[in-house]
Amino acid sequence: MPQTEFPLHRPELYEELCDGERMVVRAMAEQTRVVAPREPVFRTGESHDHVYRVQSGWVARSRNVGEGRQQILAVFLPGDIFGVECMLLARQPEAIEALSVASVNHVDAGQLRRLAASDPAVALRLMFQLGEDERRLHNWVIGLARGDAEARIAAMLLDFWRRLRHRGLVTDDSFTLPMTQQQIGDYTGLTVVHVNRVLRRLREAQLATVRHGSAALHDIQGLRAMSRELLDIYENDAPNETAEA
Amino acid sequence: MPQTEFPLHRPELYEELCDGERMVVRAMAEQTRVVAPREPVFRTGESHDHVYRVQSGWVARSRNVGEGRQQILAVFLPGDIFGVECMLLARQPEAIEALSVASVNHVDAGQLRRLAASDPAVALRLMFQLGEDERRLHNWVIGLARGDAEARIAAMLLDFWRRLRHRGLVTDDSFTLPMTQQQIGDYTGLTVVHVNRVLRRLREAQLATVRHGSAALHDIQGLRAMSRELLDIYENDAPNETAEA
DNA sequence: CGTCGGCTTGAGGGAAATCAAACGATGTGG
DNA sequence: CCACATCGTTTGATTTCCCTCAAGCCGACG
Repeated sequence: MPQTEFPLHRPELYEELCDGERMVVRAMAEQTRVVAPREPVFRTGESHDHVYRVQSGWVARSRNVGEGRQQILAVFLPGDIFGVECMLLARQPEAIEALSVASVNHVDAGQLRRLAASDPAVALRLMFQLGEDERRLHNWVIGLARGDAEARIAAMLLDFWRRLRHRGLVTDDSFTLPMTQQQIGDYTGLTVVHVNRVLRRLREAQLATVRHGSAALHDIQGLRAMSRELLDIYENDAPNETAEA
Repeated sequence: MPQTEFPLHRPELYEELCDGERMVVRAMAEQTRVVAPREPVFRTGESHDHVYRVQSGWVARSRNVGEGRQQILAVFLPGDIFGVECMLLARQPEAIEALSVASVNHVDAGQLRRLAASDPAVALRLMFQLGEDERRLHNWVIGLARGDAEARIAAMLLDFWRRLRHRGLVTDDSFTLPMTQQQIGDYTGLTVVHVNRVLRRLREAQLATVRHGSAALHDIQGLRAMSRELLDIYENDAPNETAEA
C-alpha cells in the first residue's frame, strides 16, 4: 500500500504528488552530504540557498535562545524535505543540525524554483511538505500550551513511531531514538531533570522504555490515552494503529 | 515604500510576489462573506474546499481541546491568506472563527490550484503565505516552550502591532484588539485569571494598556526586552522600529 | 431590577524549574 | 591497569510560576 507514504494527502493528488517526489529526488540526486551527530547542515544566519531532503538518519531544526539553551523546532526523518523556506524568505533564524549520522541530498534553491515553475507536480510536492510541517507545528503548539510533561513526551514518541512506520522504517514497537535526554528536553520544552523523571515514570508504568538511544513503546494505547488531548482528529482514529496495538 | 508589504521576502521575488497577490485578489474578488464575532468561517471537520483571504477584521484558527477549552493556533489579519492547506490535505482538524466582524474573500480550491499550476506567481504567493505562517508558528513554539506569561503576552502584542503596521493599518502605538482576555488566554496557553494579572502588571509598569478591545503599547523597547528571547533574529534588529520607539 | 458575559482580586495547591550532587559509562594518557 | 576527565543519566531538596477554586465587581441589556 504505497498510499501510506503521504498519509494526509487528498487522494486525487496522489499521482501528482509521487511525480513531484520523483522529480525532486532526481534533482537532488547529484549532491549528497554526510553529517556527523551535532554537526550543522547549516548555521543560523548563514546564507544558505539549498533545499534538502533526508536520505538517512535524523536531523533537527533548532534555534538558540538565550544562554546556551536551544529549542528544537522540528525533527526531520528520512524522506522529509526541509529548507523550502529559503526559496522565499530572505533570512533564516534557525540552524539545522544532525541528531545521528545523517546523509542529506540537496539542490540549489533557484534551480528548484525554476523546476517548480515549470512542473506543477514539483510545486505541489513542496507545498505538501510545507502543509505537513504546518500541521505538525499546530499539534506541537497545542502540546506545549495544554499538555503536561507526560503528555508531551508520549506525543513525541508516538509521532516519531508513526512517521517511521509510514515509511516502512519500523515494523514492531521499537526504534532507535538518537536523542539525548537533554535534546528531548530541548524539543519538549522541559529540563533534563524533568525529562528523566518522566521517562522513569513511563518505564515503571510499562508504557515505554527509552534508553541508550533507542525507544520501545510497550503500550501504544496507554501512550495515546496519555496524549489524547494533543492528537488531532486524524491521529485519534487512525485505523491500522489500533489493530497493531 | 511598498516593500514593507512582504517584510521577510527575498528582494528579487518582490515583483513576482505582487503579481501573485494581484492574481489571487482578482480570483477571489467575486465571492465575499461577512462573519460576525464568534461565527465560524468553517467548522472542524467540515469538508471545506475554499481558500480565503481576510479583507477586513480579525480571524482566528483554533482547535478544540478537551472540555470546552480551545487553543487558538493563529490569528489572521487583513491581507492574510488562509486555508491553503485544504488544497493539499484531506482533513482539517481546525476551525476558523471570526474574532471581530470580518469580511473574507474566497475562491474554490480546485480553481486556485489550476491557477497556481498555470501561473508560477500565484504558486509563489501561496507558498510565501505558508512560509510566513510557519515562521510565526516557530516563534510561537519558542514562546510557549521557553517564555513565561509576561514574555508571551508582550510577544503577542508586538506581533500584532508589527503586522498591522506593515500593512499600514496602524501608525501610532495603539490599535484595536478584538479579543477577550479569555481568547488571549486561549492563544497564549494561559488561564483568564493569569492573563488578567499579567495585563495589570503591564499596565502598572507603563508598558502597555489593554482594555475595552483596544491595546496601546507605551514602551515598545520595554516590551521587546520582556520578550527578547522569543523574537527571532529578524525581529530583534528591525531598524525602523527602534527609530519609532 | 435581575441576569449575563467579561473583568478583577484573593487564597491555596501542584507541576515543573532550579540548585546541588552523585553515578555510570567511555575514552585517554601515564 | 589505574587515575582522571568527560558526557549523559539519575536522584533529592527547595523554590517559583501558574493553575484551580472561589467570590466580588462592572457594564450592557432585556
